[in-house]
Amino acid sequence: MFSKSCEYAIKAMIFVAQKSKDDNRVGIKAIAKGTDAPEHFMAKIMQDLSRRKLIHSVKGPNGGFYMDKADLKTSIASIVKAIDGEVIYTDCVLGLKVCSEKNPCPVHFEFKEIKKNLIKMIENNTIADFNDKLDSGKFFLKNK
Amino acid sequence: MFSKSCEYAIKAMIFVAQKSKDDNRVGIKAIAKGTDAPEHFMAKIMQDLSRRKLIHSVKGPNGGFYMDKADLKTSIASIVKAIDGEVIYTDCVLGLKVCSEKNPCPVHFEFKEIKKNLIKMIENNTIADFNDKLDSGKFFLKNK
DNA sequence: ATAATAAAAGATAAAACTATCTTTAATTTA
DNA sequence: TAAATTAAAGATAGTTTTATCTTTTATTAT
Ligand code: FES
Ligand code: FES
Repeated sequence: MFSKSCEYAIKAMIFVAQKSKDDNRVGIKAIAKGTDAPEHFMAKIMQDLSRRKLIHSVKGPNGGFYMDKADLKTSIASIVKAIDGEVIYTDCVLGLKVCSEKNPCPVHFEFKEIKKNLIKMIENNTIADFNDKLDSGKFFLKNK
Repeated sequence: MFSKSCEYAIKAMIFVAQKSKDDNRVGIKAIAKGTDAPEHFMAKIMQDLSRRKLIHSVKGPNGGFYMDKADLKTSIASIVKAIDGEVIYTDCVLGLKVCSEKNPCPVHFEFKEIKKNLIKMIENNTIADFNDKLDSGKFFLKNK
């Protein structure tokens, strides 16, 4: 569904949001551990998210990644777009050069509805929403 | 959504079904051309489908790939399973080791519905269904 | 200033996926 | 039987994705 990088990115955003209450910052090691991701790979992804302003960071002692109030309003869709691009929005399920109603592949209309629901879901759910959920202790970012 | 191999496989199955009416056979070149896929790569995929009995083949002059009545009842889901495996059925969207209701990731229940509809769709649609559609001339397997 | 910390950046490597080319084996026709 | 045809199989190569390691830069505290 999503690339590995994108999976990690979503988990990292949720994790950092969770941990960065009252101006706390989280280091890359803690993020990697808390999301069961390889540290150096996750570091790359965090750089990406940081460059794209989905998350903030400070270097040096007591530095790390954090999110402000505005960042918490980020939708899953924004993360997916930042990491995987617009494929879900634009690409044909069967790989036709362009996906269109005028030149549809055989499965176009069957997938139209499914894609619509998928997009609606990732656009309507923000990091803050998942944050609240995690607080309940009923949801997990890893399960080794 | 699906791997490139899987996209080609689905297109190939629809293409061969279309062309293999009244005991005709289709060569790998025609399949590659008709689905806008690289010939040698498609040959590998056809070997796979053939080994898994989703399609049949005969070598030699007038040989090629074909489908019988039973083959036409193959669902999209069967093709996806043959090429990409059970990922859509079993894997966690965020990459947790196991996807379960007891240890769900934050997006588990949001995606549950979407995955259910996706699976229902690919299980309920057979090659024969798409075959009929293509006959209408309103659907395409390539659009260069 | 200096030392310690932590992210950013760069370089490299391993694995998976996609693609191509060549050889072999089976089948048909003549 | 010989030649032609076509899928099957094997070997190789390119690309992208995933992952790791090293160096640099910014920041803080002493
Ligand atoms: S043309 Fe294939 S999904 Fe739209
Ligand atoms: S646990 Fe993540 S989708 Fe089920």
